[in-house]
Amino acid sequence: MEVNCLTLKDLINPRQSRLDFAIEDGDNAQKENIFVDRSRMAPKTPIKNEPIDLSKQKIFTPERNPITPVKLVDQRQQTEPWTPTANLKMLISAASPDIRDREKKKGLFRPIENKDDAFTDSLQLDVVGDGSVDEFEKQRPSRKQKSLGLLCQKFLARYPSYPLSSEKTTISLDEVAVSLGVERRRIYDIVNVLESLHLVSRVAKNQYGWHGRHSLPKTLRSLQRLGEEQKYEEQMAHLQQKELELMDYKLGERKKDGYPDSQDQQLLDFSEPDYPSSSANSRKDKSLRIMSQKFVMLFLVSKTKIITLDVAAKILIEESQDTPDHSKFKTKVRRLYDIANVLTSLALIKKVHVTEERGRKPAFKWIGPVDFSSSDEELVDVSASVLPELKRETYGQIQVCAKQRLARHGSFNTVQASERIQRKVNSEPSSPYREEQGSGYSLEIGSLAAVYQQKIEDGSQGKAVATSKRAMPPSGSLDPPAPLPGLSVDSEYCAHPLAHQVFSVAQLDLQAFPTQNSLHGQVGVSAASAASDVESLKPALLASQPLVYVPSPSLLMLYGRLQEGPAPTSGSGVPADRPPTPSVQKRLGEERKPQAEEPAPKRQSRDYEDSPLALVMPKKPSEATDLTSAKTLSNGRSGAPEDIHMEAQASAAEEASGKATANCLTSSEWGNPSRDTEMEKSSKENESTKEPSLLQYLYVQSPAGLNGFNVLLPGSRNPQAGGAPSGQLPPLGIPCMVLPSPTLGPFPVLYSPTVPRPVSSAAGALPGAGPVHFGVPSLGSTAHLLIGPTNVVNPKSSTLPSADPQLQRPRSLGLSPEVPGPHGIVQPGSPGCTAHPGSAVKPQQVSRALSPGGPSFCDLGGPRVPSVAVNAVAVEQTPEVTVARFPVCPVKHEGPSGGCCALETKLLFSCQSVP
DNA sequence: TCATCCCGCCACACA
DNA sequence: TGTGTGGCGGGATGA
Repeated sequence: MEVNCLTLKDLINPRQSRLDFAIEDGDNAQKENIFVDRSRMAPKTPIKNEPIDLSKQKIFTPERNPITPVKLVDQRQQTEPWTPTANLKMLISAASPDIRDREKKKGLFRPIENKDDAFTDSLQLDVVGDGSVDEFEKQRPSRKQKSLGLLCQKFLARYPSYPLSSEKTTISLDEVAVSLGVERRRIYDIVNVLESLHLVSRVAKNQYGWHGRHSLPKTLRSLQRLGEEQKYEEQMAHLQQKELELMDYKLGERKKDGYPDSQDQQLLDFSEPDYPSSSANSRKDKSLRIMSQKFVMLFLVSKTKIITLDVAAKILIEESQDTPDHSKFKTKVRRLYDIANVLTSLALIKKVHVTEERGRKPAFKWIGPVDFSSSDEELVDVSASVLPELKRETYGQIQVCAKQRLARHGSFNTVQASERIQRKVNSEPSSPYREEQGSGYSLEIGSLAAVYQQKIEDGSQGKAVATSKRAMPPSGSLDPPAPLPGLSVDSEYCAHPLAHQVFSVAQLDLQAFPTQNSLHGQVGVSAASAASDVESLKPALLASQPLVYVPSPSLLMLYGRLQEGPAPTSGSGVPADRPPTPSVQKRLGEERKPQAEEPAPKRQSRDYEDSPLALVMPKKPSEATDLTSAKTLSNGRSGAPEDIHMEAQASAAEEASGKATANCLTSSEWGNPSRDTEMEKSSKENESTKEPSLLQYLYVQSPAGLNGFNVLLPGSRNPQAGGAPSGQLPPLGIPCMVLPSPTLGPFPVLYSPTVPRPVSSAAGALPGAGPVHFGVPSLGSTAHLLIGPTNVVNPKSSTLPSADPQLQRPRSLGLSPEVPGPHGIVQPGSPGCTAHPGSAVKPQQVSRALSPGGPSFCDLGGPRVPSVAVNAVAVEQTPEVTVARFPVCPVKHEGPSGGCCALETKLLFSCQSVP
C-alpha cells in the first residue's frame, strides 16, 4: 500500500510541511481500531474466565495449539490453554486452590459482551473439534477486536455525545465493564482519558458522570492556552530537532531551557467539587489523565498538529522528572498508545506516520476542532469528528437538510460548511466508524444536529431564535403561550401568537433512531439538518401533514396545518392569509416526498436542551392535495376506510391548564397515500359547527404544578358536527394530550390520519376539551399509533381525568395506566395497550393492539425501558376501523438511580365507540 | 524485527 | 482488611 510520511523536519517547520500529501492517511493506523461488528467477530480464543467445556478442549493439545507450548499439564484439563500466560496460570491454579477459586470468581464476572464470544466459542469449539487448527486460528478473536480503541468506541456509543443538560447520566464502571465484556481495569483507562477532557467526571466510587462533548471546546481551549503557556511548541521543536541529531535526550535540558518542571498542578482539574470522591485528586497516579491532557496540549499548540509518540513521551517524561531511562520511555509510550486510542475513538486524533532518517515513526495528527471560537469552522470540526461515526447515507441526508436550512441563514455559510464536512468525511475512508458504528451513529448524528442547530441559532439570532425561545418556555412557566417545545416554528407560522401555531415536523426515518438514542434522550438522526430543515418543511406541513409524531427522546410532537388565527373555518383548511394553492400544495407534496425518505431533522441544541424535539411521522405522508378537494373528500368520501381525518373539539384550555394560555395547534389531515389529503382548519370558537375534518389543538404551556408538562388540547369543535357519515371510519378520539417535558425520555407516538368523527366530550378535568378523532382505517396496514420507550409511573391521580361518559361506563377500562396484559396478545375486551420499555411499537403492533373486537389490551413487549402505558379506555372496532379514545395525563417518574427524576408522560386515551 | 498494546499483577489510598 | 484505582511492564500479536 502506498504510504506517505512526514519527516521530522516537516513537523518542526510547518511552513515546509508536506502535510498535504505526506501524511499517511491513517488507514493503516486506523485499522487497529476498526470497529468490528460483534456479530461478525470471530473470537479466536475463549474469553478468560469463561467457562469452557473441557470435553472440547482435548483438541487443544500443544500440538494443535502451538501458540501455547505447555508441558506437564494435561491440556484437556486446562481452561485456558490458548496462551503461555494462561497455561502458567493453569499451572499455578493447579498448585493453589486459592488461586483457583479466584479464577473461578472471575469467571462469574465474565463480561456479558463476551457471551457472544462464549457462544461463538462454544460453537467454534465444536467446529474446531471437527475442523482444523486453521479454522480455530481464524476464529480466534483478534487482539484488534479487543483493542482499547474499539472498546472505547463501544463505550462512547453508549452515551450521547451531546446529552441534554437536564439528563444526568451516571456511568457505573462495573456495569459498563460487564456490558462491554471487559475488566474494569480497561474502563479505567477509558474514563481517565475521557475525564481529562471533561467528558466524564468521577462522581463516586465506581461511578462517573457523563457530560458529553458539550464542554469539549471549552476544555480544549483551556488546554490550548495552558499548552501555550507551557511552551510546548518550543519543547516539541526542541526535541524534534534533537531527534534529528540523536535519538537520546538528556534530563535537565528542559530546565536549562527554562521550561517548568511540571505543570501537573496547572492542568485542568475537572474534579467535581460537589462530588464526594476527591481521593483521585490527591493521588499521584493521575498520570493517565494528566498525560492525556498534556498530550492534547501538544497537539493544540503544534502548528503541524502532528505529534510523534517519541516526542510526546519525552516531553512527558521530562515534565514528570522521571529518570529518563529507556524503560520509562517505553512505559510512557505504552501509555500514550492507550491515550491515543481513546482520543482516536473520540475522533480527535488519527494515526499517521512520519519518516525521518531513522525510518518511519508513529505519530498522531490532530483532527479535532482547532478553532474554539464558536465559528463555522467549529461546526465543521465538530461535525468532522462526529460524521465519521455516521452512516454515509445518513450524513447525506443531514447535509441535504442542512443545506436547505443553512441556506436561509446568511450568517452561516452552511453549504460551504457542509461541503467541508463532506470532504472531511470523504477524506477519511479509513474511519473505523464509517460503516460499522451501528447504534452509535444516530447518536452522533443527533449530536451533529445539535451542533448545527446551535450554530444556526447562534449565527442567525433571527426569528428562528426568537421562535425557538418561545418554543421552549421554562417548565411550569405561565408566560405567553409557546408552541410545542423543541419545534422549529417559523415566524410566518407564528403570525398569530395567541391563535394557532404550526409546528413543523420533518419526516423521520424511525429506523434511524436506535432505541439507544431514545434511551439517552438523544436527538435522532439528521437532527442537525433536521433542525435546519424544519422551516423548509413547513410548507409541506401545510400541504398534507395532519398530525405527525416523530419518535423523539424527549418529545411527543404533534404538528399540523398552520392556523394563522382564530379565523373561521370555511372548511378549506387554508389559513386566510396563506391560502394554499393547488400548485403550492403539489410542490409541497413533491418536496415532502423526498423528505419522507430522509431522516427528519430534529432540533436539539443547547438552547433547546430542555425542549422537546420535533417528532416525525415515520410514515410517508400522502401526497399533497388541494384543500378544496380534500374537503370534498372529507365530506364525500368520508365513508371510505382509507380516509383519515382528525378532528378536534372545542376545548377550554384555560380550564384545563389553569392560568396557562393556550395556543391552538392545528393539524391538517392526510389520507391514504393513494388518496388526496383533506385539510381543514378550525378555530376553537367556531369549530363546533364546522366540519370536523380539521384537527385543532390547543397548546397549553405547562402550568405550574404540571412539572413542565405541556398540555395539548384539542381545539374547539362541536362534537356533533363532523360526525362521520355512516360507514365512515371511526376515529380515535383523543380528548387531550399532555406533552412530556424536555426531561422526558423518548416518547414516540405516531398518529395516523383521522377522519372527522363526533365524539362526546371528554376529560372531566378539561371541560370543553373535545376529543380529537383519529380515524384508524384498517389498523392493519398503516401506522397509527407508535409508542416508544419511556418510563411510566402510575399516575395515581390523573390530572386529566376523563369525564367522558364512555370512560365511566362499565366497559371503560378506567385510566389505570399500567394495566398489565398478556404479552403480544390482543385480547378483545381488554382495556388498553401497553408498550413496554424499549419497544417502539410498530404500526403493525399497534394495529394488533387495537385489534378488531373492541377494547383490547396488549403488551407490545420490549426490553429494559420502563413501559409506556397507553390504555385505550375504550376501543371500538368495526370491520373497517378501530376507534379508541385516550386520555392523557402526566406522571412523574423517578429515575432508576433515584437521583434524577425524569418526568414521564403517560398517555391515556379514552376511546369512544362509534355510533 | 519492530510497532502495538492486551493483559493483569500489584501497589497505593481509603473506608 | 477489603476494595477501588490505576501504574506498570511482560509479552503476545500483527505488519
